[in-house]
Amino acid sequence: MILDSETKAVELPEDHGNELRLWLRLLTCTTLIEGEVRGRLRERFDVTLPRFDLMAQLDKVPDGMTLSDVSKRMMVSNGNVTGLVERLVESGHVDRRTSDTDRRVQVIRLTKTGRAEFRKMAAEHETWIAQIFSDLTPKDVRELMRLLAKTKASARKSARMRDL
Amino acid sequence: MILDSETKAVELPEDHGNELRLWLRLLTCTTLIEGEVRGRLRERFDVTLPRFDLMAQLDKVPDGMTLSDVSKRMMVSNGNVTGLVERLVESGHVDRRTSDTDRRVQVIRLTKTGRAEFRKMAAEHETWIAQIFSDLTPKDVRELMRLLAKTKASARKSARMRDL
DNA sequence: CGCCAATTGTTTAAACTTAAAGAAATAAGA
DNA sequence: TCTTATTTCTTTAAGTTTAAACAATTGGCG
Repeated sequence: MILDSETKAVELPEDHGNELRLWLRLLTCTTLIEGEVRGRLRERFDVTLPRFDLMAQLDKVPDGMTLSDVSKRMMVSNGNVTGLVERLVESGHVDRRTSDTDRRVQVIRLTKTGRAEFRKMAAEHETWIAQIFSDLTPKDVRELMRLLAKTKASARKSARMRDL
Repeated sequence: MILDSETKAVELPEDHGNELRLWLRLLTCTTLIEGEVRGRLRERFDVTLPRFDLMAQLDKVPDGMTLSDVSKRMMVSNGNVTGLVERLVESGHVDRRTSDTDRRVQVIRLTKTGRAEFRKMAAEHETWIAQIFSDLTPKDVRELMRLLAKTKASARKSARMRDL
């Protein structure tokens, strides 16, 4: 504890420049890659990134998910998902029905054509990502995975503490 | 080169699952931190993240920047910056004038109050970031910086190759 | 000079995104 | 049971974002 000349507690401004620079670099990487993927999805398949992301969530489950599940997994607001799903239903990629056991719940699934189209997009998408990271060695990839896991845990803890 | 039974060239589908998982984890980290920062900026200062980011760019230069410079640095579209600047001029945080030497160019700067407000926000912002990364050791931070620099370079190279 | 290309910024339409308020249904507890 | 809280989803208003088309200006080059 540090006390000033009139005996009040004082916070010394610490230097957190390294963490700030790390955050900016992380943001730069993500923005860069996101832009690249967005552009390729549009050029090759005329699809937007949010639509692709939502379909990716649905592709992982055969029996569909609720809108809340999608919202939590994508870390976006509920209202956002409502709009995205509306457009994907409109375009025939997604099927939506009310749950039999809980009439609040909407269950959404990929349609047959939606799933087929997504699989084609996903296959190419994976090669783009591989190319984007192609200068990293397998060891780099493992190390990044480990450090980002630690980062994720630290950020979540920080978010939980703020919620109190 | 791999040939199939009828002597045509065939691409073997390689496994790029690790790179894909790395990308998703990177995206998760960024989304998580971005949401945390966005919420705090709104609660504490009633300011949006894009406005804060733009002011952060301007704070680094005393004599102002052109809209194109801001656009490149923030990695967002020109039209996006036009709108953001319009609102920041409206709220009195940013000053805008046409360049003396090139009438196409708009030079924008922080106003006195804009700079003062930003400095206050930035000081707290830095402590939030430090808290978010607080479970990382200094070595972790250095390693992440290094690996993300490599990632950034790899992604940029990939983007350049696509532009050809 | 005069044309042509490139740069700079704005406008437009559509989509995305959030936060907040609200509606409907379910769950929980007195 | 009845009331209250919670969950789920939608709606709304405002703001952000992009891609594309456009206007204005500058620079290069014959």
